[in-house]
Formats: sequence, C-alpha cells, structure tokens
Amino acid sequence: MTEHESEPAGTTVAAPAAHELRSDARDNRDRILQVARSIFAEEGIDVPMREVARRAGVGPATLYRRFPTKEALVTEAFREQMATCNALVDAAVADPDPWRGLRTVIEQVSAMHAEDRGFTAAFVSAFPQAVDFAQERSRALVALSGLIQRAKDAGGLRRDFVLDDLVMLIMANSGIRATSREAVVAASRRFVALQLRSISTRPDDGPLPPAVRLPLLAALR
Amino acid sequence: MTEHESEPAGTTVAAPAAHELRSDARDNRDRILQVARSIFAEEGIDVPMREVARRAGVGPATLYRRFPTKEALVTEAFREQMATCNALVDAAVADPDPWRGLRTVIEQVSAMHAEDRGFTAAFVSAFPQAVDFAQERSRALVALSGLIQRAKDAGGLRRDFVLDDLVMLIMANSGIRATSREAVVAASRRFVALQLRSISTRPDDGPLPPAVRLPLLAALR
DNA sequence: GCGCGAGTGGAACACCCCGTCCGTTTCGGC
DNA sequence: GCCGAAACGGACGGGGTGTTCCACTCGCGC
Repeated sequence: MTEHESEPAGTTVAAPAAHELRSDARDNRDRILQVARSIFAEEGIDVPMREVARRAGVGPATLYRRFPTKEALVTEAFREQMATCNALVDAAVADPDPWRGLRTVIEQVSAMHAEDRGFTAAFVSAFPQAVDFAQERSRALVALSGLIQRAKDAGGLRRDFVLDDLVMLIMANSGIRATSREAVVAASRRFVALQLRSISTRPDDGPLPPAVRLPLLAALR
Repeated sequence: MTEHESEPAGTTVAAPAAHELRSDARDNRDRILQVARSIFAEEGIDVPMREVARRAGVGPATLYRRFPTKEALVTEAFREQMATCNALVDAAVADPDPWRGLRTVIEQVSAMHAEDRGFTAAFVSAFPQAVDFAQERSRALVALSGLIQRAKDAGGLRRDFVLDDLVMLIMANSGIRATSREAVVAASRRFVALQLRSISTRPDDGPLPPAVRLPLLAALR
C-alpha cells in the first residue's frame, strides 16, 4: 500500500512517503507514530486522535496531515507487528516438526495479542474497509491450513482440528481482560497452555503456567 | 437489591418499584424493558438510549423517568438473567456429581454469554460502580470455589485447576465473535467442549460439536 | 364529566469525537 | 539574512450520545 505514491523508487526498507519531508515534519511524524503505538498498546484503539496528538506534542492538524484518517494511523502503527506476525507464521510453517510449529505460532500470536490491546482490534480489523491487511492475512491462513494438515499427519494434533479452531482460539484468547498488561499476558499464557493440551493427542506434560487473579474476582479481596 | 425501597411488602415475585404506576406508565415501562432486553441481546450494550426509546415507541424523557441512567436500565434488563445464572450455579453446586455439576455450569453460563452479547458486558460490569450484581457474584464465586474443590477430590477435574481459571474460561468464551448469534452459539459450544477436555482428567470421549466458520476467514470464501 | 397531577415526547443542553480551515511560524536553499 | 513554500496549531463544523427541560396530554379518582 501507498506504493502508488508519486515517488520514483523505494530506497529504504519500507518508508511510505517520509523521504522528502522537512526535518521537523519528519521528527513529528516519527514521534506521532511512536506515541500512537504506545497508547494503542496500552489503552486500545479507541483513544481519541486528539489524545495521540497531545501526547506527541503536536496539533490535530499535524497529525491529520501525515495520517489523513484514523484508520491510516492505526494501519501504519501496526504494520510492523503485522509483519512480525506474518514472519511468525512463516517460521512456524517452515518448522520441520509441524506440531511444534503450530504450537509455537499459537503461543506467540496469542502473546502478541495479550501484550497489545490495540493489535487485536487492528488484527480483527476494526475498520472493515481496511483491505490493507486482508491479503497478507489470507496468505497466512492458507499457509496455516497446510501446517495444520501436516501436524495431523505427523502426529501431535487431534484429527478433528480445523483452521476455524485456530481462529477461534485466537479470538478467545483476546477476550481475556485483566487490570494490567502483565496480568493479561500471564493469564493468556496459562490459557494457551490449557488450549494446547486440549488440541494435542500427546499426554499431558509438565505443570501449567501460574494462574492469575482476574478482575471479576477483585470483589473477593 | 432494591429491597431497601419504600414499599411495605413484595406482592409479586420481584417488582422493583412499579406498583403504583399509572396503567399507561406501567405499559411503557414493560415495553421499554422488553425492547431493551431484545436490543441488548442482539447488538450489545452500546445501543444508544434514544434507539431503545424509539423502538419502544416512547420519548427519551419517558425512558429516563423510569430508568434514571443507562446503567439503571442495563442493570434492570439483565436482572432476570443474573438470577438465572445464579440458579445455574446453585444447581451445579447441588449436583451430587461435582465434576458433572462443574461441567454443566460452564456449558450453560458460556451458552448464556454466547446467546446474549449484552449479558457479557453486564456480567463483566461495563459499569464498574454498579455494585448491584457484585454481591450475588461474590456468593456465586465462593460456591463455585467449593464445587471446584469437590470436583478435584471426587475426580474428573485436574488438580491444578483454580477458580481464576473458571473466570478465565468464561472471559475467553465471551471473546468469540461471529457474524450471527447462531454462529457464536455454535462456535462457543465447540470451544467449551475443547475447554472441558483440557481441564478434565478423564480420557477424551465422543466427537466435538461441529466447527464454525468465523469472520476472519470470510476472506477465504 | 371534570380537574389535577402523574406522565409524556420533542427540543435542547453539555460533552466528546473525527476531520478541516486558516492565519502564523519555521525550515532550508540561495 | 531572506523569502517562499512547507509545516504548524488553535479554532471550527458536523455528527453522535447521555441526560434534562418544559409545555402539553391523558389516566383516573371524584
């Protein structure tokens, strides 16, 4: 995306359109993106644009000149993580042990969602018209589909597991809430471990990660 | 709750304060509540108050006279389901087979959350200051805690399972989204079945409920 | 019937949000 | 230094939501 800009060629890895910006503008853009990533991770995607601008020390107009819409900002903020996510999938698919690959990718993607509240929203695409991620996602899902089949054949994964189950587990994982990011991460870890046991054909092994006190129980002291 | 109202005695089952209303007012109140339950179940709790009023065929003022705040409306709308939920817990705790009781309560509470998007929000208490449900919830959690212990002792439940896990599973279940209520219910059913396998000490038995196509996969046709 | 007060609905208030306009500031090539 | 264009930020418009005000209506006891 944004390759259809009026630029001759891409010099760096993935610089969208920030090569001919004035120095101050470039600084501002970088700061905005940095702040956005931080806020989105901490508070989710529903943070007002004003707040992002305020914390970045710029006016709303500056924010909107660089990112014409909130969707654009969100997309850009999570591009990196999306790439990471895809890399995780690729690594998993390339793993000679398909069951270990599947296990690992579930663990890691779940961890990413637990660590970054906003990423989940971007992943599920809070902006349905954002086709940006859709294509990469399709590719990843197809690859995972193959991995699942191989994991079944090689052993380790129960034979009635399907791709939809993978999506279902990721969604369920993202439903976990807690009072702090650390708590969410810890709870997610235990949850995933439990998941893996339920979709594995192998016998139970080793202790689960520790349980975590969740908000609903706060009333109990 | 609301027993501390200024009424002499409860004539009917659980009439909050609707005993001396004019007939039309009573009709309106009932209709509002009925509409609210329906909308909340279908679209979640974020429906504007105006919309509830509109669908109930009344003006916003009427709605606000009966329910002074949105929180009050939500609380009242879900009181019944909360009671059902507590009854489920009581039944589970009373089950002579603790593992079956636990299994059943997980299945049923999960189903309730899947069937009613709004209930989840009310359950997790989208309004933190709503202490209304907090007390019953505490009682239920304590009871469940005992049930869990007995299920471990009697066999069936893995020994490292704790109350927080139960909350975690319910939360995770509520993270499941789909394009229709039916799809959510079906996916939830499969999810719960998977859960129960992971927390059970008994060997795998019988087929899982069918998988469900989830929104993320829509791109794959 | 009749009248009074509970009940009502539409407009309005206060607030928040996304996105834009415009007069001013600042970079950076000369 | 200088000066034009790029960049800036505060104010503004449009839309949406929870909640309230107020003049009018209508059940219901007499």
